[in-house]
Formats: sequence, structure tokens, C-alpha cells
Amino acid sequence: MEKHVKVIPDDLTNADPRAVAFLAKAMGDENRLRIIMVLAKGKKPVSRIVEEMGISQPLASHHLKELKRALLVKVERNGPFIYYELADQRIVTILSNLNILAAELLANRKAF
Amino acid sequence: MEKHVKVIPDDLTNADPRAVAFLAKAMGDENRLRIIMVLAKGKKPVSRIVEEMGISQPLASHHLKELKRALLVKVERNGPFIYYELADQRIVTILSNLNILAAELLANRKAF
DNA sequence: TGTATATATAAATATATGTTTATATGAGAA
DNA sequence: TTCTCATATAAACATATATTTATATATACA
Repeated sequence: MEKHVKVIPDDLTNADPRAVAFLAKAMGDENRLRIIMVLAKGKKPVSRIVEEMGISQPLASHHLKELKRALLVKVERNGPFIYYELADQRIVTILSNLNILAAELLANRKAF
Repeated sequence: MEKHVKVIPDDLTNADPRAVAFLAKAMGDENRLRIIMVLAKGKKPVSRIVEEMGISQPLASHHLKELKRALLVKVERNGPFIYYELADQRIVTILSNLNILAAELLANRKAF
């Protein structure tokens, strides 16, 4: 698909390093990233996240709390279940771009 | 400015969580992020990074080593100076988008 | 060769973070 | 109320990470 888009020049000069680092750090853990990948497919209760990832429930809860603290997920209760979902679709966009970048950086050099 | 772009749907299903988390973690420190912001303006020797940031030289060296380990910077020696530059312009694009997201997430809720 | 400068490395320390195990909370059903 | 299920919290622990201080390396120049 093709689209016309307004190209905004990338600019970091006025970025807030604290805020950006905080978000990046929240995404900088393999388990949290996998949670995000799971939630990218839709809203889910903790039990399903646990089941899809194969990690312990307290560990999932811990990381979900971190993601919530970073405002990356929204939480909603429904009966005994607590549903988590991504707070914004751009999270997926950004991580998708980061994944492409990672793949290319790795392709050019051999090891991390 | 306007541009025609091919819109690639965001997809994390095949992302490599280890690689992405590794990159995100490398960007998930305030000092490293500030180094990236400095290098976004161009290639620089360590001394100038130190001077612009107001941190100690060993601390700068330490974080530059981490950024290098994450393949985010390229290194080049010229006489007694060692120049660092960003390995890829997309680093700036991604962080710029992350900054926009951070600002909006913060605008909607009150505190991190 | 000796000295100064630029940068890296090492050692030491403090703090933060991820994980496990055990327990508490809270909602619904019997 | 009591039981069960879903989830959160707490405690304990191990590991990783950021920072400081001190020192080493390497290049240029006198």
C-alpha cells in the first residue's frame, strides 16, 4: 500500500533524555519485550500471558507492573480476570523498527 | 515536505526479543541517551562529548563502550583523538518517535 | 628519549534489577 | 460463610549496572 505522508525531520535536540531512557529501559528486558509481543496481538488476561510465555505468574505480574509504571500498558478488571493491553499502537511501530535495525546491525557485524 | 512511502504493516510476531531488548537496554540509560543526542549532531571525539555533557571522562568511555557493544556507534581513530559517530541514522528516527510517544503518554497521565 | 595529552581499563563500591518461593488479596460460586 | 480461582505483593537472593577514583596505554611533540 502507498500513502502520502508529511515527513517530519528527525530531531533529538529537544528530546527529554530522562523520559526516553525510562521508556527504553522498560522495553529493555527480554521478558517484558515478549509480553509486549503477546499484547501486540490483543488484550489478554494475565493467565493467558503466563500460558503463552511459559513463565511463572509472579514473574509476569512483576513485569506487567513495570510496563504499567512506564505507561506502556493499560489495565482493566473484568470479574476475577485482569486484562492488559498496549497503551498505544505506536509501541508496536517503534519496536518493529527497532527489530529491523537490530537485524541489519547484526547482519553487518557478526556478534553483539 | 511530502513523500510517497510504502506502508509496511507493523509486525512483531517474528521479532527477535533478545536482539530488540538488547538494543533497547543500551538506549535505556539517561547518560547513554544524552551521548546519542550529542552524536546525532555529528561525529565527535570523546573530549567533546565529555565537555558537552559535563560528565567524567571514564564515565563517558564506559558508556561509549556499551554503545559500541550494542553496535550503535562506530569508532575511528585520528591521531590521538578517537571519534565516535552513530552507526545508523535510524537510531535518531526511532528515538525521535520514542520521544514523541513519551511526551504523549506523560501528557495523558500525570506521573511516571 | 622524555613529557604532555587523549582515551581506555581496572578496582572498588553502591544501587538497581530480575527471579524464585511463599503468602496475601479479592472476586465469584457453592 | 467457605472454597476456589486469578492476580498481586512481599521477602529473599543473586546478578547486573552505574559511578568514582586510580592507573595504564598510546600518540604526538619537544
